[in-house]
This record gives sequence, structure tokens and C-alpha cells, in this order.
Amino acid sequence: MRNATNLSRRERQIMDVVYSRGEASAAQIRADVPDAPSDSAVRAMLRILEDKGFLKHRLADGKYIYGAVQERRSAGKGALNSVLRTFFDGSAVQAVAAMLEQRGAVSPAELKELSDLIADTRKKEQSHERD
Amino acid sequence: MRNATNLSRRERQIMDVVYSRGEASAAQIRADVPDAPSDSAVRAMLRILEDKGFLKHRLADGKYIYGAVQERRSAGKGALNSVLRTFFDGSAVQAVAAMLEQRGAVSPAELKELSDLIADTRKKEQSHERD
DNA sequence: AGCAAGGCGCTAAAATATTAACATCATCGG
DNA sequence: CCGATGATGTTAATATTTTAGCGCCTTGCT
Repeated sequence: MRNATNLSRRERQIMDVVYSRGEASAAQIRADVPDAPSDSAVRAMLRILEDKGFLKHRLADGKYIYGAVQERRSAGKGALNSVLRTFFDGSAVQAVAAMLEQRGAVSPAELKELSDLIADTRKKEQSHERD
Repeated sequence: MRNATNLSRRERQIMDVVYSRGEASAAQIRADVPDAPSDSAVRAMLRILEDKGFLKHRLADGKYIYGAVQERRSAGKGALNSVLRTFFDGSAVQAVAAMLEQRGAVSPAELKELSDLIADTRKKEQSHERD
């Protein structure tokens, strides 16, 4: 039981909350977990996740603040890749198309950003080809 | 226990395989599931998932071929949104940036496709503004 | 027909995950 | 100083998940 696909239901829910918030106390996590169980149940899960090496905590004002061991962006890439493989034949193009299809999900301003982002990337690609 | 975030570990693994393949027999699913259990265990899970309304099956050559009830693309959008919310502050731009960061993950040809795709979308947005 | 192989469902046992009760410790205010 | 409060750890019970054994049915072959 090592990687993310092997997390139990609660473990996954909690990791999602932590990643979503960046950092969180046990109480905050409990507030966000669907069908939240008791306080001590949540904390039991937190300790398990810590044992397994997915979470760590720091002390602030006498309280534990939990955060993920793997950094957010890195975990996000992993999750993204997993979704691409499972639902989009590993194709970034298909995935982006799906995002854009959601009418209203991407604002004109964001479209501009995306456009620029891709233009930049293409430029860099080209310069690398000359290596 | 209705939506996708409430699936157990095995249930999720199996749904992923089914979505990844589109359709699959019990044997094929078993082949792709990590740490595959016995044949009958897999089929037990399949029946549970069918009961819960996530899978359906058809008969082909005397065998059951399983497929997801929710269509692939729709489920993909859901999964994508979920990842965006959890790891990228709901921002499509951030998510795409993460995809592009993976050096080599997106080929120049795909970059071109993305570029066209976004240009098209922007055009359509504009035309809608005139509604 | 008789038999073997392949595929499926059912069910109870085994393994895990999930939970809450209870104990402990530090802090704060009276 | 002392009790109340808030936070955490421990643990044993409960619930859920996961599994394999077993029996049934169909198909193909001899």
C-alpha cells in the first residue's frame, strides 16, 4: 500500500481536503470531509496517514496543522496524468478540449491566458530544437 | 454512497480500468487491476458495482462485457474538474501549465493542436458575445 | 450421452477500514 | 492552586470491504 491509488475512501477524502486547502487543522479537515465522522475518528485517520508517510504536521498555537508530504503541484501533475490516461487516452489535447467544452467554465480572459501560455511553450520548444 | 468520491478502493480501481478500456470482460479487468485478487473476487466487485448503478453489462459470445453507465467523456470531465478544484484552485490555466511543464509530455504537433483548439474556442466565444 | 472447461452467482469468512469512548496533557482564568 | 476547556493519543468495537470456496449452467468435444 504505497501509492495514491491504494488509499482507502476516507484516506483519499482527507488527502483531497488537505491538498485543496494547502494546510489544515483537524477541525478544518473535519469540516470539509463529506459525511464527517467524529472528531477523534478524523484524528485517527490523520495519524494513520502520517504513519504511512502521506501527511506531516507542524505545531502552531498549540495545534497541529497538517500538510501533505508530496507537494501540491507535483501531486496535481500526478492526478492529472492519471485522469488523462484513464479518460482521455493520455491525450492532453482531448483533455483540454473537454475542459473548454464546459460552457462558461473558462472565461475569455482565461482563454487569452491559455493562448499566451501555449504560444510561449511553442516558442521554447522551437529554441530547444536548435540545441 | 452515491457519487464517485464514495467508491471503495477496489471499486475505484475497477472503474478506472473499465473507463480506461471503454469496455472489458471480467478477465480483462482482472488483468489490469493492481494486485489482482481471484477471479471470483473480481466478479463479486463487478456485481456490486452493477448493483450500485455504476456498471452495466451486455452478453457477447456467452461472456459478460462490462461498461460504465456514465459515459466516458462525461465522467472524464467530472474527474478533471475534481482535480482542478483539489490541486489547481479550480483554474484551467494552472492545470494546463502543469501539463505543459512535463517536459516531453506534449509534442510539438500537439502544441499546434492545442493552439488551434484555443483559437477556435476564442472565435466562438466572440461570436456568442454578439448574441 | 458423458465429460471437461470456462464463466457466473452466492455466501460466509477474513482482512481492513472506520469509528467513538476514554485517558492524557497543556493552557487559561478564577 | 484548581477546575474547566481544548487538543491529542490509544484502543477496542463495529462496519465495511475484500476475498475465495463452492455449486450451477452452458458449450464444445469425444
